[in-house]
Amino acid sequence: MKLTPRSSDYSQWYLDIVLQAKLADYSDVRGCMVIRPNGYAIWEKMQAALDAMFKETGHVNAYFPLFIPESFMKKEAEHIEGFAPECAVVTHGGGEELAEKLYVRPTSETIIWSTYKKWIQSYRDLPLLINQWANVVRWELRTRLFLRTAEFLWQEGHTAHATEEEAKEEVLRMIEVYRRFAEDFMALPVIVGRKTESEKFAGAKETYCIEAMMQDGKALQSGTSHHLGQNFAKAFDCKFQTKDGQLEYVWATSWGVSTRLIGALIMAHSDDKGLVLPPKLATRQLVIVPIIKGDTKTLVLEKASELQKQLKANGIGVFLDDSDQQTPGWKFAEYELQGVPLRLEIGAKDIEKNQCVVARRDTGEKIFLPLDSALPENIKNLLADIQRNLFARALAYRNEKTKEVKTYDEFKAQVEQGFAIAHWDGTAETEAKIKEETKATIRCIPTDESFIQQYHLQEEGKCIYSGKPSKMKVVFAKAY
RNA sequence: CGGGGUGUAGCGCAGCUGGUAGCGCGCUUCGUUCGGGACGAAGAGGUCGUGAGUUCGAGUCUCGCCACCCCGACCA
Repeated sequence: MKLTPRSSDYSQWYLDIVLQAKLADYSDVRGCMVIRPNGYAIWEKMQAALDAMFKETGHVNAYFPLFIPESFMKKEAEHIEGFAPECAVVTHGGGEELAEKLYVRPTSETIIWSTYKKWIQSYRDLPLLINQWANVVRWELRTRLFLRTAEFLWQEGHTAHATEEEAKEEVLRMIEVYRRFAEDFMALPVIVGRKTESEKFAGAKETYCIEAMMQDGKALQSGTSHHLGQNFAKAFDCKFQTKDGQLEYVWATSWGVSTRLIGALIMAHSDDKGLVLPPKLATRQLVIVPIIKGDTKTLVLEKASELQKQLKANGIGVFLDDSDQQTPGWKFAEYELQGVPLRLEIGAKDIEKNQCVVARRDTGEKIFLPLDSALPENIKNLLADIQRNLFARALAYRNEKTKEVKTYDEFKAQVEQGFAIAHWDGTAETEAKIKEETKATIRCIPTDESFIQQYHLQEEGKCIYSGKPSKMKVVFAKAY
């Protein structure tokens, strides 16, 4: 019943929260999880916020098939090489062996580009800006609830453009959308940057990402945006006619975030009492716990339900737990475990003094608030403050755990506890060696101006490993 | 795929040198409680993962199989 303390076993602590807060459960299928209502509610909030941001930036939703013919998968060489080992493949249908195997999509570039070929003839058909909310399957060897499961939910944007510049703009626009979402909604500071050659998406020309730090100092790749160049257009022979009559291959991007973000949320903010949810992603932002003593039941419950109406009318996600099956103490612990940002206690004593007790999930602080018309505003301010505080806290933690290192010994020590900022000679060999020796990888080559300034990334220096000249520092860390 | 571990009530576990299964939590009913995981009383719930074998007798011993979890390598 008790959570494993975060400090004694971080992994177990994470799993305990997922299971005990009823976010997800193991299923009877290896590597696949059941997302429970508490977890799915978070996903729905994420979807709503992201979907609105996608629409604002001109995208529309569509849906493509779950199954992809094997021949499609094989059309882009790097792509099939990257994904084939982790694909589930359907060999039979309707009791018959299929003439062509069907891959359960690990990602949809191929099925989408085979379709785009039909839809795109002229520059007038461009850009094509489509997003899909879907499930995908990757037969991972080792799975962890939310962070890596054989089947997961995500969104994948697939866009087609007339010029490389336009595609590039789209890639940057969408990674910026992800950054904003992570910071504004998840209260999660992220580093925006570019992946190295060896870390980029199979089939991409360039991959941009947002990298977040978890409370054990490890990195979690939280979103990616790929510049696919003309790779998929060439693989699927997707050309368009330009204004001056030339035939050219279409430029492509794809970008995605997944239910992994829920894992990021848990690992970034939670504590030994359980989940801590940022108010913007909490369906239940405030829980009212009535305190009933002696014959005050009717009085207190009436007041509680009145408060519920008042707060609800002001757009606050309120939930009244008026069940008499559990004691207040039990309810306090339970809603803290579930991450509800605010708890409002109301008893006969409070009603007498025309006040209530409000407890913050992030700090544990208890505040007395008058029961008047200003209550909804006061609650909203508290919610906004929690949202801000979670971000500030996570950012302070990241700053504390991010250090520039000058020697390889310092480097090795630093990646055991956080992010290491270090010079790199730009070669894949060095990257591979470092990974082999320390398990740390280059999380990204930051592109975020403020981050570059903060750590003076653009100074020249010598590679931490090879000692060869380096033009820029990059971010190294162990990653999930 | 390597290493480790676990399968006994819904969950967490105990069950010794073999003798036909128990504890805590949860669940049901009733009552008393309620400002930090309440208390009492009475109940319900188990082909001991699976298949062989040894034995008069197997949760327990032997061998096989299966499943899942954790740690690594691969990956979002």
